[in-house]
Amino acid sequence: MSHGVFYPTWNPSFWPGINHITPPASNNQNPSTSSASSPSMSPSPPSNGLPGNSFFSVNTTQASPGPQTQNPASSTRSSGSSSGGCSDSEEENLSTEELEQFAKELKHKRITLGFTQADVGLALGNLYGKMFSQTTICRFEALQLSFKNMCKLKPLLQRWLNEAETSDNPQDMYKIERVFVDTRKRKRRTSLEGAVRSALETYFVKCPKPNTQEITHISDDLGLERDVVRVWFCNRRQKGKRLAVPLDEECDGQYYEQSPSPLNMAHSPIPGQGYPLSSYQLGGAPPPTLYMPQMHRPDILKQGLHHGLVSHLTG
DNA sequence: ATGCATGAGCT
DNA sequence: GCTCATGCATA
Repeated sequence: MSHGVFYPTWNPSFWPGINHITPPASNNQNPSTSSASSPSMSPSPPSNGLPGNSFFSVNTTQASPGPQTQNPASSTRSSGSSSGGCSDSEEENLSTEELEQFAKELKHKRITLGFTQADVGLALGNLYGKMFSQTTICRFEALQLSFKNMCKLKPLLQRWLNEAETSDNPQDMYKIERVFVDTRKRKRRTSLEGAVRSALETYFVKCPKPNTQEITHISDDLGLERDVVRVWFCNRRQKGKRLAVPLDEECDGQYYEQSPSPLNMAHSPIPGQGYPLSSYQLGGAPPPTLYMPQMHRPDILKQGLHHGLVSHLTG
């Protein structure tokens, strides 16, 4: 009750309708997707040598000053047991250093060339049929995606970068043509108050993976929808996994187990699954990398909320 | 730049 | 119901 919350009508938003065009293989990026009412979607670059899909142009840029090498081990570690989830293009065995290096280069050149993150996302759609949002590009640059995901996107962005640098009319690369209005309804984004977030953090520390019953308990305690709590934990876990990895083995799947006893377990070392990890977090000032759960200290959390919310858990 | 949400694929 | 990739909406 209370903030139940589903907007009967919310702002219709755009939708990258063209993201189902599967095969990146060899197909025109401009079949005729519009079909609806896009008079001129991407009339192909009239002026500029963009072949559009010819061949890979090996980067003639400066994309390899990096030290790399000497990191044979960290490569192929998609996720241990998951085996190849990559069915798309070739997913090189990149090292974390390479990714970090490329991310920097991408950002720098992108800005130099005058593109926004959103532009890049759209350009990828026009060039390869797979569009990405500003969010994804942003996360790529910030190394906030899983290792596997980074490896998957890198080739695409690498190509875009090459095109953007060599093209005389880079602007051709992002002819906006998305005009798909999504008719689906999306739940209004819940905005959790600071105190509630802190409380959730505290719960998370004690039990990163609450079961159904525990979720119910928490949601009940905080006065939130069950689903909101469930999703919050999912996101929280995912967030904790971005970057930072155990460093040694691929012990994915054993981070947090179903807590045998209800909310009363000591938290596990915290996950990590995405990255081979390398030189970050060794020094003292982890660059943009390392995406660790910001709140890692219960003591701080408790300061954040003086409610009795967690009292029955802590005590 | 990031928080909350969605959906596909698994288990 | 979870993980994972991804994105809308917003701070």
